Amino acid sequence: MQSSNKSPNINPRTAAPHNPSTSASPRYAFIDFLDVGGTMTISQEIANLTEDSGQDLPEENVQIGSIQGTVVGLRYYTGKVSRGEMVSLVRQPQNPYDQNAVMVTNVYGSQVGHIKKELAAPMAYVMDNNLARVEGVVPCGETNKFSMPVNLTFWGKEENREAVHNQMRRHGFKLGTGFKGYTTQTSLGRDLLGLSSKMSAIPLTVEELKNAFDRLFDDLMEDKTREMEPAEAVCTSLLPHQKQALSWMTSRENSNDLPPFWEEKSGFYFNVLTNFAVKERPEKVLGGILADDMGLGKTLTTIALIVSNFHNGKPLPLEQCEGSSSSSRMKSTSKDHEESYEPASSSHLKRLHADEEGVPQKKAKTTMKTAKKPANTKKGVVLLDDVDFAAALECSSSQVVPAKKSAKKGSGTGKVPSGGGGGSGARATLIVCPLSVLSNWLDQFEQHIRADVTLKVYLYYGADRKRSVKLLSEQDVVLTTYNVLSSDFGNKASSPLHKVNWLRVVLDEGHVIRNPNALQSKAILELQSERRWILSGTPIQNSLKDLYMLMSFLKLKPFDVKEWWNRIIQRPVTMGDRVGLQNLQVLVKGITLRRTKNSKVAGRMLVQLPERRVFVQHVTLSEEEREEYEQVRKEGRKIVGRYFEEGTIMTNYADVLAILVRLRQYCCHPSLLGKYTGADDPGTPSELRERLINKITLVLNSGSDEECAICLDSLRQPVITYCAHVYCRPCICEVIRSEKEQARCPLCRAQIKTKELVEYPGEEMQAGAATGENWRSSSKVDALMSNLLKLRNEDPTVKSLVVSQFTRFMDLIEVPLREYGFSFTRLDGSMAQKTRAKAIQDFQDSSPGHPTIMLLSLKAGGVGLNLTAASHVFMMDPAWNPAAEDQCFDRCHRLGQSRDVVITKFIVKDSVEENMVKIQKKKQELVDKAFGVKKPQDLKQARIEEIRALMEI
DNA sequence: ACCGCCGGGTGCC
DNA sequence: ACCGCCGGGTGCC
Repeated sequence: MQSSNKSPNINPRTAAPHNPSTSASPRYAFIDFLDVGGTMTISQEIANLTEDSGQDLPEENVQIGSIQGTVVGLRYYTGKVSRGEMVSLVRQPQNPYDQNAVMVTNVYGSQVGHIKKELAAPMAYVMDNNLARVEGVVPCGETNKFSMPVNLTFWGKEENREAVHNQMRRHGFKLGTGFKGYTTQTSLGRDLLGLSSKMSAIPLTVEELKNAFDRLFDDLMEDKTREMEPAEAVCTSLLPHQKQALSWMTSRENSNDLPPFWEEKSGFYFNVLTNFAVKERPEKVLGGILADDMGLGKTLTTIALIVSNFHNGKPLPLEQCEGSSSSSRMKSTSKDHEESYEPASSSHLKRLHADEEGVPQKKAKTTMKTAKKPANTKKGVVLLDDVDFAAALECSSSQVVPAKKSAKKGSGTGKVPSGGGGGSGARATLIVCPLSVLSNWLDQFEQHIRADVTLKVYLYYGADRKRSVKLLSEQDVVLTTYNVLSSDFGNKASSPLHKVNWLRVVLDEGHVIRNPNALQSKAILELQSERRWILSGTPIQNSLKDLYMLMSFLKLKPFDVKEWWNRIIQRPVTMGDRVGLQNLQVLVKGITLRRTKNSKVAGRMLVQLPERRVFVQHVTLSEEEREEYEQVRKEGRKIVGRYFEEGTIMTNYADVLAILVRLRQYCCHPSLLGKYTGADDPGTPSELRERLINKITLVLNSGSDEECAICLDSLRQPVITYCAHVYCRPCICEVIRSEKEQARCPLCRAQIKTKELVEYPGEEMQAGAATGENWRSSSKVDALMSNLLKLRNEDPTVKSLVVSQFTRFMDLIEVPLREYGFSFTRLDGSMAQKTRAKAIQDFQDSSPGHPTIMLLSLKAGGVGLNLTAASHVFMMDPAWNPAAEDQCFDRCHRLGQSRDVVITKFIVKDSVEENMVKIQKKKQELVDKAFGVKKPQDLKQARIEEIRALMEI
């Protein structure tokens, strides 16, 4: 991966400046360990108890002590462990015989026994009060039917060391300093009997770790250079690197290899990391991570995979319209005579709102570019490739099934037998993607699948989506969004997507499931599928933690359970353990393919992108503007200066942001200035409420990409506290719930209550800027217009993106665009999927009469957004985060771009914008040099320094 | 469990 | 013998 903007959250202890004024830890243990009700299965209990209980913070990774204990009751349980194997200790407060019970399970979650009750008593206290986590390794496996020793190691915060030791001592147990060999993981299973000292001998330095981490996803293409031609149904010719990806993906899907870290040894299957041995072959992991850089054609490759590898490298059996190589048509699912329902302009892709009877509905084409060729209405249907189809059917290529008969199977594709691929008759591929790329997928299917082939693609989206499991199972492809999936999953009324046995599930932009607590992540994990793929340009965004969910999705045992991931990979790596890192590298390498734009195939560049040049155009404010700007700046400085003096900059953070936003807005256009509400007395409750709504709106629209200080993730369901700090609603509610009446704001320690949280009312609250008669221009708008006019003069076919963080600025720009007769379109976050897709399509169409300018809001659309029709970008206002700008440029500077890309950034001279550029540079240097700091208080501290620089205080 | 523990049977050497 | 000793029954939490 590119070593830029990644800031892995590794060992901040060594890097983080500590700020005493904000040292209150905003991290809370959310799981009430005693509150496990009713009858739970073992796996549920494990899941609950290992769920994000904060154990992955380095501070909590101190070894507190070790002791040998006894596992008893072996004869009552089926779970087996062997010599050197890791076990999990799980509290069982509901146990009717002993509420202190601690059960012992093996890596696969099967119960092995219990900890002897005398030891369980103090352990239960330690575990329940979260004083330490306890991990076990069985030193010699079972030697008799009744009990065996277990080496227990306590891990936790340094500050809890005393408490843990005391508690154990009170019960007559003295914690020692460790065991030979089993305190950390064994080195690839070869270090079973001590001798482990050399592993921990020289921990990796932060620098080494960072480098290793950055390179984790680099060069994952050795031995992955075999090429494979796609099935005939794909009409686009694949680039060499795409054929390689297709070959690799196909082999991953058809692989009979053991998953990473499993070995076969004298009739047993043996996991070299956990020392787990089983008789049964561990389940295959069919799939992996395609982590190519954006623009290398992950979508096309995936489409090729879908039609090319049904089973064992045989293509998906598809129907072909006779003698209609170029015309498009749609075939009904079961009844040929109903083809007369077809609208003449429909495409060959059967999709959208096909109902249970297979009658396509008239409005089937909502988001699609309609195929302009006349529909072919011939009835005859033959198979694209009878031989391959027969092979898929019978697993014996000698027998050719008559075409007519096979065509009948259209409605009963579920019956297609496994064909030796180990399949269960599953046919359909489910693609889950962010809304922003939904239409891109549809376009790409349209574009890359031969027009005379019937690929059944169903868009499972919209209020009238069909929930028939049968219908969904019979598709070739079902396309849906993370939102639809999780809302189906959340509404208890049985999600049809979770009832289908998928052949393949593909997660586009798969890194979005990185938060394991999010509903959408849970929904994803519940999907049934034979093969699983993650497509992602940025498989790791912030830290190793992100990878855990990916392993969990791929069902890569035992890493799909948090405790094992933490013990075997995450903790060793974050602590600088070389073996841990090596294991991580092996793991990633085995399941990932990643190429970047700079990767080389046989010494040649993978893709040759046109040049990309960035110009900064300095804008001078007019005298009048300058005067007004200085006015606003002076006021702002006065206020912010006062906060600094009073030391209240933290509590007034939202106000400061508001002032900055005002300045930035002013640089763009005087009319953008919103009403400013100061930090005076709260006044009446409704006044306070209004003020808070104002503040949260400003914070969220400030473009500063605020994060929730609790989950460190982007804000979801943002709410603002009375002390004016913004969090995710679920996060802050959890804090309040766990702290009860004493709940305090994690950032400023003010008292908080659930009913005092104020919601973000949404975008549409702001007053519209003056776009009517009293419209006036600004220096920046003038600069833009003169650029656009000049461009149009030189080459009227050139298309441009005009990017801003302020949608109201975009409103203002619309006025002169119209005045000068520019044809333009617009894309911002508030647009519905339909209009959004239309805007993109309109803009990408280069035939005359289509827009040449797109007004684009900086963060609209995801990474997948493809705007290659544009070759010029006008960045109207600088962003806090240079990576956000880069990502925006990449929307047109990507595969498919044929012209050199010119980027113009407008920066107002002697203004907050110039200071922002300086900060951008500094940030970039920081990111390049070492770890970015991710602790919330440090983030805030950094922001305060930024404010100082921005306001020149 | 080739243990520990319990409780009934038993009782000089 | 209100003991000791023996040997069978028994056994996670």
